[in-house]
Amino acid sequence: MATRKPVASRPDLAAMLAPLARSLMALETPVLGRHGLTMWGYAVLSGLRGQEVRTQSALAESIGADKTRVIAVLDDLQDDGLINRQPDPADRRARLLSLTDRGARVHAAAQADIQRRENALLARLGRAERAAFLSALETLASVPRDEIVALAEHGS
Amino acid sequence: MATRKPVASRPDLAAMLAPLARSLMALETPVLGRHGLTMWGYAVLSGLRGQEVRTQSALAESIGADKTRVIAVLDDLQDDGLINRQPDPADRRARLLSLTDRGARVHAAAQADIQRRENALLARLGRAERAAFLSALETLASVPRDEIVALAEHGS
DNA sequence: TATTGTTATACTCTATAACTATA
DNA sequence: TATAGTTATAGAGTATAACAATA
Repeated sequence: MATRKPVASRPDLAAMLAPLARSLMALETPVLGRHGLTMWGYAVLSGLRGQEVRTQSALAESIGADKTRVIAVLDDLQDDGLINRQPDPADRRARLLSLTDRGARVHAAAQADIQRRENALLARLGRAERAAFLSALETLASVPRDEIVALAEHGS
Repeated sequence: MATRKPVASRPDLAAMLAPLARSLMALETPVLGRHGLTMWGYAVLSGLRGQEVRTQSALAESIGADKTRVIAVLDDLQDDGLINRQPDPADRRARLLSLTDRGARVHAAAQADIQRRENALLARLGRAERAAFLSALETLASVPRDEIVALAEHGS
């Protein structure tokens, strides 16, 4: 009881991450709009890049969306000719999802545009600091949501 | 045209930050609940820590909230005896806001609880990497939202 | 009976506009 | 007339539940 712990040696992680993420989304929404994409549309294209996905539910989960919410997004992307979406012959309940050539091109152009602007922000960091930040962020972003949420348990 | 740029040398910043921030909020909501706080209630206490704030609008802006949304939050915090909220004698339109002793104690306890769990997540990083990550994040989080959003302009 | 996709509904969060009281 | 705070309303985003088709 004699000593008092220093309060707030650092700001809360969430208090820094959440506004930063919100600002980045506000930045990216109009940029994606110029490529004819919404935020979720772009997320779907990213989730489909390089790999065919067998069900819409799996895609939804992989991008952190609700399965009911991707439906309208997939409708739009299909109307725009950016994705293929066909019933799986082996299980006609499922829909095989993949990028069209045009979808791959649109995604690549949008991503280049996005990352160019993100790089302008990252330029505020020193070269080594930037590399360390990105490496650490990739590590943390790869931690499954469930494991993070589980840290809320009392005893942890 | 002979060479092709490598695609996606790194994941998008926003694509990593947004889910991570969402997971952290999912972690922290029940933790704060045990201290009798909501997320916005905690944000308000954090915004008031160490300093009196002269108007509710200023407080709202400083924590990235709408001025209409903090009202109910302030009502609850006042009912719970965590904040003082009195008309400014010099300008009775304004409300002087500050933490009560109890509010300061509740905030400190909640923050210690939050950061202990955040530290469990950060333990996935090496010691030097963790320090670099936090330092870089503080730098990026201090960039005003307007400057980030302005990166959307065509020519940037 | 279980699963995929879909639709419809309800709920939460957030933003907008209109009102009061002070200045 | 302008500003701080408040209230009420509308809108967007999200989650929940029920349904049809297929297995």
